[in-house]
Amino acid sequence: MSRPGRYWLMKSEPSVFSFDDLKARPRSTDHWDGVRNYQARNYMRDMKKGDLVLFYHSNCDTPGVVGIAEIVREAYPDHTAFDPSSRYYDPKSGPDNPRWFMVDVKWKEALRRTVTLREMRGLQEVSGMKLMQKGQRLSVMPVTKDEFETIRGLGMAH
DNA sequence: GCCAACGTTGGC
DNA sequence: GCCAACGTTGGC
Repeated sequence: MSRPGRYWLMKSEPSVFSFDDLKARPRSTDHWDGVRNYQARNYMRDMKKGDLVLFYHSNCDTPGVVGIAEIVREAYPDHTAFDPSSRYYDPKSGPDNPRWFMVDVKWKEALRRTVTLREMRGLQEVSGMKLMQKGQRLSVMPVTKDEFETIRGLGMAH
């Protein structure tokens, strides 16, 4: 049973893992590990192959959306939770009862310019996004098709 | 089940 | 570096 493609926004700190870093990976694909928030996890479990992602740079000089990525593998256990030497280790998650999940994300398209958080706050079409809500800290969140296309359009315009 | 303490996120 | 907002933890 297929469903229409959905749209998401995923945050990453560029000093840790940037959109360019994703592009540089083999097949421009990497697993999105380290999510340790239940709501974000639940969103990741809703992701389907082919869903598109706004790649957002957070905690940096110019926070904003820098590119588009695509979900290429649906949720599977996040093995970093099983590894005591990982910063994402969670002793309550084991291979027999995984608590945390990840997806595989593929670099798809760079925006011609960053669509900044500041700019989005002033735009009625996208100002309702969860991203804009005060105190909202989710690193993975759904966006509507309209929001996705508005932001992509801005980033691709001259 | 309450809630204070703590750690984290992330814009500024 | 600051700090507001939030989620989680754990004592009781």
